[in-house]
Amino acid sequence: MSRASDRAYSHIRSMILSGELQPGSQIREEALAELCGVSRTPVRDALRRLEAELFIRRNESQRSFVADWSLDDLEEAFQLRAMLEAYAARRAAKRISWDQLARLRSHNDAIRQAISAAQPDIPKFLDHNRHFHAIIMEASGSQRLSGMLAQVTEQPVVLRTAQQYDLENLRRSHHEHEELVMAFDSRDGEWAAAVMTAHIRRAFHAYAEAHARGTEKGQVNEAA
Amino acid sequence: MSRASDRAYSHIRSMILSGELQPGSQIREEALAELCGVSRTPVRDALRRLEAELFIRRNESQRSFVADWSLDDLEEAFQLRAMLEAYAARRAAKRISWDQLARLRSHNDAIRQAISAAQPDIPKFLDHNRHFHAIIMEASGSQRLSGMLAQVTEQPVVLRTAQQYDLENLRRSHHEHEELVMAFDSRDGEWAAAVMTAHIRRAFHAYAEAHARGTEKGQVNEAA
DNA sequence: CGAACGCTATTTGTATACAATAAGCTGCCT
DNA sequence: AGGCAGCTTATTGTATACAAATAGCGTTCG
Repeated sequence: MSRASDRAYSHIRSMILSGELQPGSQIREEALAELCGVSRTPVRDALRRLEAELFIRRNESQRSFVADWSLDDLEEAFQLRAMLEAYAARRAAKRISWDQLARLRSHNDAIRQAISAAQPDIPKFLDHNRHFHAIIMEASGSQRLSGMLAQVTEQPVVLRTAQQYDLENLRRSHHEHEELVMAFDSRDGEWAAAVMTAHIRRAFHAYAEAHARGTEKGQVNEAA
Repeated sequence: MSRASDRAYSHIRSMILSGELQPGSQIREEALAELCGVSRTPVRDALRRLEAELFIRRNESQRSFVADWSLDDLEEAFQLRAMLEAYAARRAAKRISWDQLARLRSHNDAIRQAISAAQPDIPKFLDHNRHFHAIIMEASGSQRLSGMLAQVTEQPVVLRTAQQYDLENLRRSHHEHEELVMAFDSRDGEWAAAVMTAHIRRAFHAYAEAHARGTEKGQVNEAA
């Protein structure tokens, strides 16, 4: 992570996520190199990665632009994610170890604590949520799946307006996680897959609704 | 395609597929640069792409190796492919245009001709088969899906022993394509998805069987 | 007035030199 | 003999200079 190309990658990525680089705008390698304090070489490297992850698209003459996704695009990403993650859950149910199951329980317990407080601790929730899903990926035992999921999972963050979490949805997440653990515990792949599908699709609708609330007042898509 | 990095990409890729670069072996940027007649810069570019496509993996200290997939790995690739391509078929059924439908019919007709001759024309079959599936991807209207599918579709080629095609399986492919066209024609996404799943899974078993026949005589995985 | 041509400036692609890092070896010490 | 230290070499990472491509613009010609 200390390599210049890694620093460039993180820097550019965070500039995209924060809106500092606006969706649709052209990005030039040299400008980024200056911003990141490195030469063009590692910047090009970082751009290639970000392009593979669909944060950046290039036109026919190789010029780079920040991707801008419509809500429809993001629904499609969620749908793919639901499918892939359900598949991962189905595989995981057959392969998960007692240790992994214990870790799932522990992270979901931390989630419960994070949302039980008077003021829910969102960063803590997100962190343990990420670990929870990572363990399922790990238990599914497929690198390929992990790679693909990474592509569709982080994408929705690009519409920043939806970073609003209501307690109701956080609680539902926690309960769905509990049901996932039960499904894994009984080694029921179909059950796990079904709960996971519902989990992701509910998350999409929560996201879309929050996004609609965010946009109706016109406070949308402007640089941070 | 005339850029040096593209030439390097194609060259390295074909060396991997032909077995000239053996699975598991380390590959050095400079050596490849000489082989391709370009400098290291475009080679590194090509390696990054091939790494994203899982033809190459890198160890913790950034050294590159030709990936070697087990039959289990490839079954998993086929399974992912079945899932993604079924999803594409389901979407395509709702969106496909009359023109695209006509092109599907025409390609499948060419496939029929290719396998009706006394000696089946395998390259012709493969070419029209590729177009047939490409049209379905196009009709599904999802770039993301296309990208992911590309990753899992070309992977099985790495085990070269299975490049044997028996007439029986070619005929089945043709008939399954016919049924797909019918499902699209009646805009029945579930039908299309089911036929596609069966289509890909049958292809996997044909592949695995051919591979078993290829390996039982010990003629396996040696450079071409 | 519009279209097409060619120039210029901008941007990306490639080569090469050098820096940093990791691997492998040699020889010493225990 | 075994293992560790330090050196040596192999390999990848980064910077920079230059080459190629292309987009934008102004001019000219129909």
